[in-house]
Amino acid sequence: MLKIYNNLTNQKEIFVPIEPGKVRMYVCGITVYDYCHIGHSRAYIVFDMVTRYLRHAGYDVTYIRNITDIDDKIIQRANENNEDFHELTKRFIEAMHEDFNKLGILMPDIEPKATDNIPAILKMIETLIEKGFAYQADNGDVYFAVSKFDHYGELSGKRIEDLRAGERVDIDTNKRDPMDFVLWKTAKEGEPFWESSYGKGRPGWHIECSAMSTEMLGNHFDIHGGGQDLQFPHHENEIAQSECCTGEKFVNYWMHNGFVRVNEEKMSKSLGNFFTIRDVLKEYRAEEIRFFILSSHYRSQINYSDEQLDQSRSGLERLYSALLDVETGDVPQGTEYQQRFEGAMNDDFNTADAIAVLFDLARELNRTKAEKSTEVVALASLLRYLAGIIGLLEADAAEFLKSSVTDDGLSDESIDQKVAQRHQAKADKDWTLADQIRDELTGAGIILEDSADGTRWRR
RNA sequence: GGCUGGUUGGCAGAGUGGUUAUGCAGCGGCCUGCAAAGCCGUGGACGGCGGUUCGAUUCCGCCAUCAGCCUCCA
Repeated sequence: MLKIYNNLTNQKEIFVPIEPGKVRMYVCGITVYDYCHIGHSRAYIVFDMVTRYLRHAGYDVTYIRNITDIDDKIIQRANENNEDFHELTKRFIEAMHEDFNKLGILMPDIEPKATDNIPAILKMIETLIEKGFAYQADNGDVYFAVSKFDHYGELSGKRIEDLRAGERVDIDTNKRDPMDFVLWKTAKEGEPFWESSYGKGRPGWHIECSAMSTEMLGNHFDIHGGGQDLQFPHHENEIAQSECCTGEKFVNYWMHNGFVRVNEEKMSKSLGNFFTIRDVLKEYRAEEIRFFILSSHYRSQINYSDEQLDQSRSGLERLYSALLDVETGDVPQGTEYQQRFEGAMNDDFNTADAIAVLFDLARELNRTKAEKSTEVVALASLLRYLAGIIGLLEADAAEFLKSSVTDDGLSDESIDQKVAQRHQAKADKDWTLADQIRDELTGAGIILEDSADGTRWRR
């Protein structure tokens, strides 16, 4: 029985889909004006893991992850580059797909872009105005009137009075209430725009997600996810817009992943303390990043550091080493390992605990390998199968262990050659030469392992 | 100031009202020409103060402390 921590109630709840056997899920995607960083990677690895597990659990999942391809930052960046904003977003969408693909993040079922959904957005704004939840201000912008929605603040646990009393609310004379937020923004000179009955302009950020999710998943769907920083105001605003527009409940389960920190501080664009995925991929294998992200529970905060990635590397090498030289075949059913693994995953997607099961399994596999038991194939198959549920251990073991991200200047062939030389030296009992070759390779980051079947190397 | 969520062994990180997490690192042993990998064994922990309880790291309260949100943000 799957339990999910629901931010609407701040407790774990048994997951019951609206339609039996089906899950409709929407996750807020990237605003594409720059390369994705490790913080972004966490959000999308997490929801990729959620999608994979839901499918494993037998649900027919429709997963939508949008792309915000029009907003102030995009316009600003495009101006700086002196390029059309479409060109800019196209480049970064391609880069994002490239990065995500390496990290084992599967494509969502639908990946809608805001600019492709302007009619749906305008339709929603129109309904909100008709129903009296939104108004056009003197400057042409259309705002949502927060005070008209009784449930405002329910998701984030905030009260409107507290928010109004807050020091950081901008005073904007065009708004009737400082809490109101923009649905349609009038275009300034030279800015991209779409025609509408409110004049030339572009959609606000919040309305995009409301419009695209309800358009594609229906007024009421199962899961809505995103980073913790989106809980307020973005998701709060989505609820307000959607429920006021449709008159129905919007989402049953709200899930938010925790942040990635750097030196105990949130990794973010504005703080400038971010590491892009492609930069990290110069030092670490993609799966090491995925493993690092999944080794903690998705709601906890994690600290990014080389030491962490190094530990993930060691852990992953242990798991792949266990799989080395073992055939895989039929996956044994109903094992205790699988029960434990699924028990962990059913407990609000506890990947940390689930990965511990993988290590237990690897230990038994190693033990069994030494005994040359017939159990070996079954255990290895099970290990791959369980890990595969969360998108891990999908590479060939030998290939993974021999792969390298940094160039050591040695080709696989030249290493094989040196290993062969050393093999001869060993046969001649020339330990000095054998050790000399090994030291040389060690210095280049190549680790040799002798066994009865010969010598194996890895990077 | 309001609201969230944390505080576990050297590091990372699960979990539990009384019993081994797990990984990395350490120590001892086995294996090995020596290593490495692997196996076996092993030390080491639950922020502070109260309360509930036969018993709390686990439940409750207070305090301290950290991070986050309240402005764009995964």
